[in-house]
Amino acid sequence: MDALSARDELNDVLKGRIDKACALLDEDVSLYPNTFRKDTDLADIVSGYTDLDEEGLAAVGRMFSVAGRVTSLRSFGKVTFIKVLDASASMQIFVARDEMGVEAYQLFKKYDIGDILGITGDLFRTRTGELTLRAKTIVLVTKSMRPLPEKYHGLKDMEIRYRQRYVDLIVTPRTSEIFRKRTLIVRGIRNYLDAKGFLEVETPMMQPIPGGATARPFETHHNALDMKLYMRIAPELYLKRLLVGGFEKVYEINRNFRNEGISTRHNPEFTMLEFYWAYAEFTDLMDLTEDMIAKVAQDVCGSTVVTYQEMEIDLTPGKWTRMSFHESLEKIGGVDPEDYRDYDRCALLVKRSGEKVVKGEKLGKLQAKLFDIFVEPKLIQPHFIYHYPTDISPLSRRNEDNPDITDRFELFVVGRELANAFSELNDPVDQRGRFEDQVQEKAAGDDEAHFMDEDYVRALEYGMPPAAGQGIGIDRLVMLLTDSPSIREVILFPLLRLETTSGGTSSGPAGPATGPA
RNA sequence: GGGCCGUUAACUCAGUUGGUAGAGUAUAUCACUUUUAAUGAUAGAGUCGAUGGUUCGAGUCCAUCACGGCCCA
Repeated sequence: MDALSARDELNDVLKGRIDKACALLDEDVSLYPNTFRKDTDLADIVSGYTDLDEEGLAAVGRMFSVAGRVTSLRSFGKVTFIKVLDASASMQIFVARDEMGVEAYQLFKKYDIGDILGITGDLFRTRTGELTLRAKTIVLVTKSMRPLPEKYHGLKDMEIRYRQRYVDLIVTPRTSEIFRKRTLIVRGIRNYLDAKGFLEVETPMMQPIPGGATARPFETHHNALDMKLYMRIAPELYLKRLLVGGFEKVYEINRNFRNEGISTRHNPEFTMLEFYWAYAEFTDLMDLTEDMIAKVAQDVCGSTVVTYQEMEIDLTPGKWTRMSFHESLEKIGGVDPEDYRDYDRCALLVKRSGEKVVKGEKLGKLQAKLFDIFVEPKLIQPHFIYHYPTDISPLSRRNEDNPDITDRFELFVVGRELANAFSELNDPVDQRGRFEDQVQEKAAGDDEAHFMDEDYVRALEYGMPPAAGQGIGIDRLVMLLTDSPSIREVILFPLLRLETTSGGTSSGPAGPATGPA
């Protein structure tokens, strides 16, 4: 038992648990048996028998075996009420000495809040009318050695909630609800795309050339091949190679990695949906996106109108605004057209707004900075902003009428980018030229600029059908649909610094049990 | 990277002008056969994030650092 608390000072609660555990062992009670089998989920009882009155319950005539964690315990001497939580629901269990015998009841009194119990019993209603399971037998399934946080206020400490998510999941119903919803959202998207004939694929997470986005990558190394590899910042270029290969509708939902700051909107690893659709153009993607997100919202939240941080967001198809990039600068950002068309005036306005202008930066990039300052925060209701400058869209198809802009859009909701999409550039000569521009920018010091990808150009030379493709940030979508203010609320194990203890060692799932002293 | 805020018992939080550390929950013991933040009584539980400094005396004031939160970059 000593090994249990090697990393902690023994507090009196822990000591008490150890004493109890020893007492149970003395009575030949296993602390961690795997012999109990439940036959019913608590939710099945709650939903199946909630309408029956006392007579109806008495007529059920069967026993139920359930298992779960004790979350509260009220003892009255010879009778005890406990609340038990399983993955499906929580319900009250009535434990009485006269129902199970003196010896069994004495043993039961050694069990604690936090223990996992297996209970077999029948149903009845208490005096206050609550549907309750009356225990006939109780077995200890798993002994808990650590006390759970206080039940009334719950776990408030964000650091513990994220570092010890398992505790958060036990005691914070909202947390488990968010992650159930997250699964439903992702499943809803899969079902939607599958039904439209999209094929889900998996492409490399470790790439020799990190492409498809503007971001700083994580670097790693393959020993056997003695080869530098990057964790992917996007799957884009691989998915488009699949269009060359003949797949016409593909998608991937998986992790991307970006070696950048951490904030309420950024985690170094995050989940992205990307999908590519041959013989479609970017406007088709707007239609699909509206329809898909509205359907998912309807299924998961029960409405296409959702509340986010006390704002009502209307995701009903048809209500999504579509506006060009330049129009949004004027109409929403209040920027004088002369100020964004003329390079010097644009640079001046960017500087006056407190942003830096890097030497050699192109007009499109300056316009994007104006957009970030004046427009993006105001896009609360869903907005598709289209026709982005070519300068900042190295993989997008140019507009037929104006080569300075591309057939690209971004989707904004609650002042945040939720999706990025465009008609794909499939001209290998144009693509090579844009890569070369990026390489120059990289050489000039922009470490977020794209790498040259010769194989991708070679693939385009074989011929990629015209297509439109899109990326949707799943974490941000989940934030929107679960009313979560921080991305850490929707990622089970967000990245945190190594936990430090007073002894100078580190512990926690983010690192080794004991770090360098 | 910058600014602001926080870190006190297992959890949630008080702590006044610098003068020996408090509550509720949880835990332990006792009472209690229908409670649901059960109740009543008693008890134990603290490296006040860490390290320095000022002071007769620091949870409190100052400095540095660590971790977290929010905002900005």
